[in-house]
Amino acid sequence: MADLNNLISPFFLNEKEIRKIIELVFFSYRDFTAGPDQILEKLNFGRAHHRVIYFVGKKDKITIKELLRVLKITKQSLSRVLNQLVKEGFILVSTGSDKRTKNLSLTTSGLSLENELSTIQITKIKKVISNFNKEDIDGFIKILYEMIEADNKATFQHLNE
Amino acid sequence: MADLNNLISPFFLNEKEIRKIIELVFFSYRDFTAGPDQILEKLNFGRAHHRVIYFVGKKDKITIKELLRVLKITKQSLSRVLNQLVKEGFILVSTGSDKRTKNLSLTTSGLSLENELSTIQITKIKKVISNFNKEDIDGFIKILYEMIEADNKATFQHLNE
DNA sequence: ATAATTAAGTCAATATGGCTGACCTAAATA
DNA sequence: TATTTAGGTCAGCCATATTGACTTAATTAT
Repeated sequence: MADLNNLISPFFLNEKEIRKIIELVFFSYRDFTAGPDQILEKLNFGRAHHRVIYFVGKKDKITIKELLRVLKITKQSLSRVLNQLVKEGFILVSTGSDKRTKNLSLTTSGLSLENELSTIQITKIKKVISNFNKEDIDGFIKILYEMIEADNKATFQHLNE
Repeated sequence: MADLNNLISPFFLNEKEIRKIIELVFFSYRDFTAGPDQILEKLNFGRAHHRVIYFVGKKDKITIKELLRVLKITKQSLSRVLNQLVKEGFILVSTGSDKRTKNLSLTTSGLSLENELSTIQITKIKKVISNFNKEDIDGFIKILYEMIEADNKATFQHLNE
């Protein structure tokens, strides 16, 4: 992944500079989730609902088990959030071909909410990266990816097959 | 900030690719906080305690007001967490020169815990970026910074003056 | 000198998002 | 037929955050 002719020493960034990165991650993540949080609040939903809507939108007919692997929460935690989304008409549950499983899909209003929430984040990213060149964007994406642990890399890849 | 000779069209990344970035941010943030979370759990602390310890370590003698501006939580929320940290001997409170204010500092064990937690994240970042060249790392840092809203950019700058 | 503002603290109630443990049903598979 | 798997449910617990109302003490402005 790295160009061997251009490898930096691990000490190119000293500890003080690394600490700045820790802060940038904290502040940027908080600001990144703040937009959707505001929309969700009006519906009496939280970030957990957003995640479910996002990943059901990402992978139509996703099963409970798959969703649990992505979210890494307990089924009891998912259950509460999911039941609310179903009851309020944002998600539709159907039985899978393996009749033990269930397939989740967004309803029309689910799709609409998903869109509203994602648009905020997509617009933000588009706006930010429009000020950078291909090399910067590549670096951003590649390093983000390498920050992920192996098992979640697999989950990410699987989601994007 | 961007090289005008190398500006990309905002459509260089299509929506599908932008959505991948959303996922990378989610997974990487979760994995980034997972390490410290494990340590904190043993002490019956949570991520909120980590943040307080981090920023008190960052800026010795920080006041409650400053800390509230950084963390963007209510004083009631901070109060609970901070009182625990004081009671358990990780943070020391003294009166400021303006006698209405209080200055927070890490005790010896506070410093030791701060170090243990930060080392996990610093080591991780060092390990990750050691595989990338200067351009990639620059892109990563610059784009992270631009993901932050103006008021928090100011907070970040202030912390690093 | 008094009034207003500021920094900090506190009490109470509420919501969200997570957890563990125990237990159940129905369907698929060994 | 026995076991495993997918999913659900009840109950209780904890952490993190919120709003609102109110207090104290110190500083600053009039």
